[in-house]
Amino acid sequence: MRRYDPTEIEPRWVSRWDEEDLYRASEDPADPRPRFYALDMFSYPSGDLHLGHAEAFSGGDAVARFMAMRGHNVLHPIGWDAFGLPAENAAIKRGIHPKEWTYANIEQQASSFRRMGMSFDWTRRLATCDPEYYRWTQWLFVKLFERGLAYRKTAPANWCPKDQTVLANEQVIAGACERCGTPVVRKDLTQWFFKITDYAQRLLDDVDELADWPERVITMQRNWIGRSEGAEVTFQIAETGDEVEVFTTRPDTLWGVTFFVFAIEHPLVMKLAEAGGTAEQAKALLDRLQATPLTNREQADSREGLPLGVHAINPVNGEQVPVFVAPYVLMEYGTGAVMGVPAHDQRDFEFARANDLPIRVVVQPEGQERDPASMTEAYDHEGVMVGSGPLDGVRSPESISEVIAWLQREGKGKASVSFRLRDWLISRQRYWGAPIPIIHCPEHGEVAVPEDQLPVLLPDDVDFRPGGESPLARNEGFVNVTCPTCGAPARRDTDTMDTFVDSSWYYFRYCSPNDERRAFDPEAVARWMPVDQYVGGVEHAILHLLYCRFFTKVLYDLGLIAFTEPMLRLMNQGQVIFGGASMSKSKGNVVELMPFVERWGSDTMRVTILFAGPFEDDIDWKLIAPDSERRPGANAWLGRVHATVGEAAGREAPETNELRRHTHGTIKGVTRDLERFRFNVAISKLQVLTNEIRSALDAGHGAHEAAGALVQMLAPLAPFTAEELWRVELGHPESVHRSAWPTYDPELARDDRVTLVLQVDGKVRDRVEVDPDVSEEACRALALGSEGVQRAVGSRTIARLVVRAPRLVNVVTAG
RNA sequence: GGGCGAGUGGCGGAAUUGGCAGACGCGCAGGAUUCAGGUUCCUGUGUCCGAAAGGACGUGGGGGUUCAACUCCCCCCUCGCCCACCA
Repeated sequence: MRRYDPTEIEPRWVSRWDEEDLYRASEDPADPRPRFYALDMFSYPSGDLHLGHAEAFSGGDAVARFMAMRGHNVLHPIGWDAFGLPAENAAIKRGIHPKEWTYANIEQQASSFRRMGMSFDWTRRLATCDPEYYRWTQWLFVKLFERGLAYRKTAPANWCPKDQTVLANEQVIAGACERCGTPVVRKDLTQWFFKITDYAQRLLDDVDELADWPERVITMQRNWIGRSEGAEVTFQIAETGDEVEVFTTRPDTLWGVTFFVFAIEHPLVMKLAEAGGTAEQAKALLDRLQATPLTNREQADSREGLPLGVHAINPVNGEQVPVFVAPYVLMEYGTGAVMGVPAHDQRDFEFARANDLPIRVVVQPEGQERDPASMTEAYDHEGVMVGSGPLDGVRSPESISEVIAWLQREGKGKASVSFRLRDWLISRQRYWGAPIPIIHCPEHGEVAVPEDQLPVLLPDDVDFRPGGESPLARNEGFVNVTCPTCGAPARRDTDTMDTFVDSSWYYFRYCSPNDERRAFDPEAVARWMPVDQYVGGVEHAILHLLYCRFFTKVLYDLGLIAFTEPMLRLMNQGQVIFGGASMSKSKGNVVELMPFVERWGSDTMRVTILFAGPFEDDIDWKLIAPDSERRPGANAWLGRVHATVGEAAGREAPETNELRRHTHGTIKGVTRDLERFRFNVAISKLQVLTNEIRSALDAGHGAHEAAGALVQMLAPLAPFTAEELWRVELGHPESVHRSAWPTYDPELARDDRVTLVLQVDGKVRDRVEVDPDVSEEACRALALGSEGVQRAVGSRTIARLVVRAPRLVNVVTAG
């Protein structure tokens, strides 16, 4: 029996598992096993794996292995989300091609994953920057385009005038370009969008099907979609006759309207300013505000506004109120215009105070009276209608439907629903992404690249440094093409797609990763999907998962799949932080993964991380492993398991009933724990079992069954150590990872003695060992006969006895 | 400002969902092994009183329900995350 030496054991099994092709998912239709799709969020190849990967993938791998041992045909694939800005920026910084940098990182991560012993089916490996992959990303774009779900429109973007490039919001630091410090301006650009808003209601409704998703993710998705019910009300501009709609959730407050406001981007603003004789001031305001970067809008004087000199007619009472343009109204939400009800909306209240506008209370809290002169904030709760003509005296919630009915009868409005969700801007003026497969023809406009001409290859010989437009626009050979419809000279679209597009469908591709004829084989997808278990970071709780759900519904509408939700169960691992802060290179607190693995072993890393706390919680590495030189506790435990199992293997003596009971109880508990991702608790139970086996051996007993079960239960959590013990020490010819998960005998798993707790007035005064089937009567007798109970009761009289056989008796005294 | 979640020893965390609070591990202390450090093994380890037996207190704070509360209800404090001018 050798000393536990993971650096010798682990690499040996990496190559052995390769030879035995242990983790290949079976495509054999005759395979009787139920299938299980265990998906881990794929990796972004920016450098080698770090501790965050270790946590996510240790959990995902444990589930995949556990389900395989429980008799499932498991699909556990891996790939890389390989397009995007970090690769481009790193490449620019190092002067190498993004492709080179990306594939080098992929190779490094792949090799680290193998060293970690992840149970991936490597035959399905993919990267989104492979032409064989993005060909189908482009195909999907064309499908959306054909259905009218991909369209172009002009939208404002952050623009750096010096670098001549569009910046993501994260690249704008305090209103300036993060690279050169130049103040950023707003610039309107024609961009591609996916019409995800068409699916807003379905995305919201189907959230109810996601029973096994974390509650907080469901909440975030709901809030992000942001459905509001209310009414659309038509106002007329007195001076010009223009009809303008507003959206409001409070049509009951229509009688409280004292002004009207347009967003600065609203198309009517300049026309109305001219009509009102304020064109000059309006233009000055618009120019100034539009030069302000989007992220600075919040910092602008939020209650600034300009009266346009025209008036809006309130449809319910014919009153004319002044019309303003103000930055606090957003063009992107509702209709880009709002009615101002200062008494009952806080933002309107502040605007009215800042601009000396009247405040009119039309909802009074019951039994109170708000006076506009003395109000310090808007009253936005329920109440009784006042000053509202026919609605006076009605409670405000009930009055809403009455107002809507009235508006509808009069043709001045209707019930309406508004969503917070916006269409998805997917075009990027960047090099390292999937080219948008569209050709712009002077005659035929936007023409999709025909399917047999996909992929539109990303050319290698491009000056990919940013500068004004998409780098692809500088490549004449790429840009100049002929129109697929008429053959006339035309120009390729030079934008690339947001990487979130690439990652919205990769789990479909895993089902038939080498299909050269289609994005995925519908039969393979029908067999494997939906995904049974998805594991990944909570930072993707909104965008990525929403996009995945959107794509799935589009594919359903295309008739390609028969389900509408892609992921049945979702689990978010916590972050690994250091000293209370997230790890980052700039803080210099990054802990590398592979040096730890090389020194202590992958199994030690896995157990350390999984044992540190609940899977969903953050782990502070500084608290878990404060001294990198000291032997980690997980390593010491695995060493004890190694020694203990080795000793048990050579012991012929019979096992005690006590140990057998303990073994079966542990199987029961650990099985439940692994089903619920409670790895930390599972490991603690295995540690207790290890200690029990140790004691049994020390007492001269055998421990064959216990040792075997321990090794099997260890397999999902510490796959190398378990394999070494199973095959080498316990002498099994087949891998532990192909063995059947141990089952427990319910009779044995039940304790044959339980502790009856004896309390007096709720305080523990004695304990007795009893049979689990002990009668209530016997418990009562034991309690009354107990010396500890008698001492505690003393001279007081006993009022009652609460008996919960076989757990507890509470003796309640009088007084 | 809105929404969600969490506060348990020196530390990470358990607690069959209302029934022995602190499992398991880290750390620390003492002992054994070792030339020594590390490793390994044994013992102890919530706080306070006590030599011990035993007792009192104890799950952020305050109140409540209950025979019994970390767990359920109300108020407050602190921290974390998400969304933040969404009409």
